[in-house]
Amino acid sequence: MARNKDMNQKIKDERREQILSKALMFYAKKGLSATKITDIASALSISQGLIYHYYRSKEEIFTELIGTAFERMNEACRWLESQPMTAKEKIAFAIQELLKLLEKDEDAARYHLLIAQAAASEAIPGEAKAIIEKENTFSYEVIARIITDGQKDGSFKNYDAKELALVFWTSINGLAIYKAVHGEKFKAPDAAILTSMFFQE
Amino acid sequence: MARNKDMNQKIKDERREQILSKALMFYAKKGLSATKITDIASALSISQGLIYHYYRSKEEIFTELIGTAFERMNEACRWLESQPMTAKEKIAFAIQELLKLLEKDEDAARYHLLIAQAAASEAIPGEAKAIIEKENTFSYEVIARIITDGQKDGSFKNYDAKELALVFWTSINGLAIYKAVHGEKFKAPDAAILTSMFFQE
DNA sequence: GTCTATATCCAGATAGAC
DNA sequence: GTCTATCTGGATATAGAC
Repeated sequence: MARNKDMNQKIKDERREQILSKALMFYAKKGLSATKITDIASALSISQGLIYHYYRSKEEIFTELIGTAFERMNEACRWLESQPMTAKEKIAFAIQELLKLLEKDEDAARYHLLIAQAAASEAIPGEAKAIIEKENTFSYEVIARIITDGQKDGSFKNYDAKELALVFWTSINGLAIYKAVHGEKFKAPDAAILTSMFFQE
Repeated sequence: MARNKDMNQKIKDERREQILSKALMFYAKKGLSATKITDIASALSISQGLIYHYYRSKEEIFTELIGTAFERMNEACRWLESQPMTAKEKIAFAIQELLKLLEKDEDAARYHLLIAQAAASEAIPGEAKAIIEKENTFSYEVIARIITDGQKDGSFKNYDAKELALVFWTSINGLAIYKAVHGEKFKAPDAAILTSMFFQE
């Protein structure tokens, strides 16, 4: 009995995962409003009606993905900030890891794109907008704080820390979008190019 | 008689302009597939049917905008390359101008966003895709050439010129997207932050 | 849990009157 | 040139069978 229940639960969880994963792919590729429920269903070789067994609407799927995207991103930021590294090491590490992620982790690039897209577009569900409004500043603040630290110890250039944080993230986002376009062919640029915006020579 | 003809032509041209302009706004804001013909029509206080007097479809409007976007961009690139400046001056000038444009010229930022969007999305008309495929490399090549020149005279850092050009444009695109989100509140970062990726100290 | 209808709705596009 | 119908298609979402 319990056996069956567990099995069913597992199947259910797996389906949700599959749906989320495929939806992420399509949203990143075509945007929310251009992806049809059918796209997701047929890519999974399941009936279109079945999607509605798991989610109320494609907006709900989108919102869940946005939530996950920020969870991961903010968790990574918290982790980074708490590491026993110098400011310079933190930023160097972050850029290196982000570039590596963009190059090798398809989903990571997609999540980035999703956030960029969602933030840029007004055609997204209100709930998702709310998440973005609430969460989107955190990663900027973390980077700005690290930069400020680095300026205190003289290892960073003395431009406005907020502007530097802005350029930090918009550069990464720009690359994420480029990657989304060119897919496999994308090769991340040398991390040193980006770090040279921040570090004192 | 000729008078009337001219008048009519003028009205027609003006309408086309209005439609293009509003369409650009909505496409930048919500993307192609999420903007409805009704959005454009009602923003112009004209009937929805009238749009079809001027354009076959919203895809056609989109494609025309993409064409214009590249025309302007490539024209600017050609102009830049032909100027009697050093490589360093050219890049410094380009970054300065682009940032100024992003900050002050709403339409310029929108055109940027449109290209980024169109390039990133598979949900765009085939004709527009073709334009992008054909035109999108030009601006990258121009910047790469200028950078190569600058490396020869020792004023530029010696990273791979193609990678530098990539970072050049993706950084600008990232900022354009950020601007699209935050609208009026956006203040462009100090141009020197970006130039420091390219110039030898 | 999954599928096959089916209902509903909305946006794209057309036709014809003014 | 512009508007008001209207047609049409496609996509969302639901209902009911297996």
